[in-house]
Amino acid sequence: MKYTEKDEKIIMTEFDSFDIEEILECGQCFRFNKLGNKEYVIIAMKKVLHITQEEDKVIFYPCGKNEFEKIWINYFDLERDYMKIKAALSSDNVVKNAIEYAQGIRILNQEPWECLISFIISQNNRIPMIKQVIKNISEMFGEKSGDYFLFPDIDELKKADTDSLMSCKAGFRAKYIMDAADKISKGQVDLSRASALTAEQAREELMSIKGVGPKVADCTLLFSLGKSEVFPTDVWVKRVMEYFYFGGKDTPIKEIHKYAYENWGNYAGFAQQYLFYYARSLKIGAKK
DNA sequence: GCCCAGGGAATCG
DNA sequence: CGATTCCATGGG
Repeated sequence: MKYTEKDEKIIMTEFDSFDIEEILECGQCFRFNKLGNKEYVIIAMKKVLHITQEEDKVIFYPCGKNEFEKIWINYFDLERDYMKIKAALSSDNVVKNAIEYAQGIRILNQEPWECLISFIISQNNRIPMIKQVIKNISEMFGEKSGDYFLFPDIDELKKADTDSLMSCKAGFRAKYIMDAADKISKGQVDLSRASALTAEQAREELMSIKGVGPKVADCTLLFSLGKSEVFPTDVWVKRVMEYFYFGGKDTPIKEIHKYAYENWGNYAGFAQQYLFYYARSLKIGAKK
């Protein structure tokens, strides 16, 4: 991968495994808008960033070299060797097909606080609604930046009460969001240290927050705390796993986790992303 | 164990 | 078209 700065733009070339559409549409993040074909604006890390992908280059703007190196290289996981991961996972024929279907997926390294709240909101919810609720919360509690509102930090969201969160359409998750803000501001859950813990320890700590079960915890671990061995298992992943690996039989999530970890180890989280995108696009295992 | 919570999208009849 | 289902978690 190479990049150069020109007129407040970063132009990335000679890259592999990067498709902005697949990265953003695979269910790992929610604060982005599609502006055109392979043209997006994303609101993250206290910034508003435009991304346009062409044949053999990706343009990030407004963005200088300093900001790119400080924030976005890590955010887009650009230093990781995805060719190596894909080669390793391709010994499994099912995952191999899933990879061929979406070779440009990357797992973002998101901001843990925003990621946690986003996945609390995601429970029992659909992507368009999740995006709407997060947008409402940002507009009510976050800081304005250009045409957009940034996601509120902990102190800003601490001001939220049940009524205001209900008016953001958070529904029954409002009390969960308040418990997360409360426990984190008191230091009972420490997101800044969570990536240093084992996945198991960090999961347990996250699950001490009301409304954070295994699924929400695993999404936070994988998408913001660098725990690539976890295997977030929503209905789609459960169905695609049962379809391909368990003879279509209803299988406990524990057993699916065990299978994923034994077969894919520290790459289980990557396998999950390829399988999720594959399952949703082809509606594999979907209820008729 | 079972139902409900708030809500709109998706799917059904 | 209206009716039903979906979704992840905790509480009653």
